[in-house]
Amino acid sequence: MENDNKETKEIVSRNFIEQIIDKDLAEGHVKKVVTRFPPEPNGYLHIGHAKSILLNYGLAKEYDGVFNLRFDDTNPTKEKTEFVESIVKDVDWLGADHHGDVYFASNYFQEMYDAAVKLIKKGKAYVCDLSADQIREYRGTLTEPGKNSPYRDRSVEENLDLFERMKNGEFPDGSKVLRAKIDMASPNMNMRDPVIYRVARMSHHNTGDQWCIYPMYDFAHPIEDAVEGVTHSICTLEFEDHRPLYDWVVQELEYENPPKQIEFAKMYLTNVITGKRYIKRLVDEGIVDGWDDPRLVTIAALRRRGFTPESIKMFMDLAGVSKSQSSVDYAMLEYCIREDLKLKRSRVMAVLDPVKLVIDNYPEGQVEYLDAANNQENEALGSRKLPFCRELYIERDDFMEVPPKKYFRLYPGNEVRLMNAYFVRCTDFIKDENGKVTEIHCTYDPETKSGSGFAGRKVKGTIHWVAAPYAVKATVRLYENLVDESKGVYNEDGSLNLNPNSLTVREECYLEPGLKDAKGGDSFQFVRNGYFCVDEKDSRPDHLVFNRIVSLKSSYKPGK
RNA sequence: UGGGCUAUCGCCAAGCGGUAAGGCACAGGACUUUGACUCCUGCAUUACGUUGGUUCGAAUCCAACUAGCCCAGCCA
Repeated sequence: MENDNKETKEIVSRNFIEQIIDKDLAEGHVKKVVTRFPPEPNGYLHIGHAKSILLNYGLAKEYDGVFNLRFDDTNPTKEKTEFVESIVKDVDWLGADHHGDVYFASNYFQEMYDAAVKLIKKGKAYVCDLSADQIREYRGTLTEPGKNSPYRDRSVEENLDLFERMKNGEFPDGSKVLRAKIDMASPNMNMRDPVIYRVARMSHHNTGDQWCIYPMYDFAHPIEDAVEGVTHSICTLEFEDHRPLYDWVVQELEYENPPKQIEFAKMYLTNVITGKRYIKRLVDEGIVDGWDDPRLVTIAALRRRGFTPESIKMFMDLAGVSKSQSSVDYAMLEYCIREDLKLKRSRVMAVLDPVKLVIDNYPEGQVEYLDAANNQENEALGSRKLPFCRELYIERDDFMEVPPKKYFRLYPGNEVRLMNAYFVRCTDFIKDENGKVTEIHCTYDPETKSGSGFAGRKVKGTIHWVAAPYAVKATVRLYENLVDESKGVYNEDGSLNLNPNSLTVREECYLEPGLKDAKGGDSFQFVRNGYFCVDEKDSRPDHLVFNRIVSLKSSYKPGK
């Protein structure tokens, strides 16, 4: 009974947006939920957008409603077709089904124009000749009220005439604007007669040169939502102050089922750079290798790095939705990708920092093929054959000349298991003049073959290996977060405190022979070293490049 | 010095007047063909920004404070 209550409680727990929607549905003013993701096509999407996409899509799906993808392209100075393409790709990749449709605010320009005319006719909008500077002066400050524009009381007829002539291109850019007539003394700056249309002779990516006047966000957005029948217009916190204006617009325009704006807190992640402005700077200054550099958290970068849409969805579900400004621990994202890949990917052996291991009692020239399960927890992934011979590569840190306490791996005299193969006992090692170990010698025990059921004795350590003559050579890139938050994200001068070790490249790594056929986007668990994904951009047919998606956790602490 | 919003464990986050969910992280332990995974255990013992008040009873209601974020684009 107690368990039942607990489970019920978990299922019933709803975030604040769901609670609002539940109420709207219950009260009957909403019948079918319609949400939307409305990006401006002026750049690449990042993980913050992913939250909005998955939230809006998730809600539509949960309530058996509709999710729209709509470009908020009302300012042609910043928008490009290139960006709409990348955004559609990212939204699709995340699995947010927009039923194949892509909407554009610019397709509603005529309706918006008509809406503006309606406002003018109602005496709720006027053409203003003040310059941008003058408008700013007249607006007042945060603590002082603004004052009315001298053009505020033009007649409806004059406004209608002027606005039409604005549309017809009779006035130069910036010379006139259309303003909503609200309240210049409002404590909310957005209500002080906001500009709703400006003159700008600019070629638009969608409408070309058809228009020389463009609506402002605050006027256009509520119309876009209303036209599409959006019921819940979900945006981020900084638009909270705009809600009264949003409501004013839908009310004055007399829409029958006006959409409702709901705000939630943006997603911030620790130890990475979010924020378009900074990402752009990193790209421009060549600090990162483009907008899809795997150290970035753009959707494209996450995809290239090897994150899955499922892991990002899981992350958003775990992080939750609220109105309190917060920064989610990057470790939570790492948890999600490990959790998602754990049962989906093969566990393979790759030696990232190789040292040669010679099995002195294994016949020279002999090869045998050993069975290895691809993933012991998921039999559906099958198994593979691994060549085994006298000379192998093992991980450099899997051998120590003088082992610390609780070190279970190879050291003189110790016996370990070679994963999927035999027990080997270290007999000798060779160092070069610098004291660096160049070769380790051991003997194997044929009775201990993997899968033979040998139970004669146990070993504490198991290490991974690859057969030297058959190994595939590859490059592996290891990443750390771009920012070390313990030192503060920003320096005193406002510059970013970047982590100089955010990228480590290992040129000579040895992989199991089977991996030579891997293709861009394929990912694997490299035992002990983490999850890796074949880089689509930099891999060549004869040489693969792997990006580390995430490392594995380890409770082994060297030197303790 | 105006307005809006927020404040519950290191990080997210439930809670909506009846006596502090959950996850991540962390720390112990068991298990293990890698020290991963899995599984146990611990992790806000009048404490929910602070201080008062209302109440039999408050994280939840009221008041006053404090701190943080946002707003003065013809950007979105």
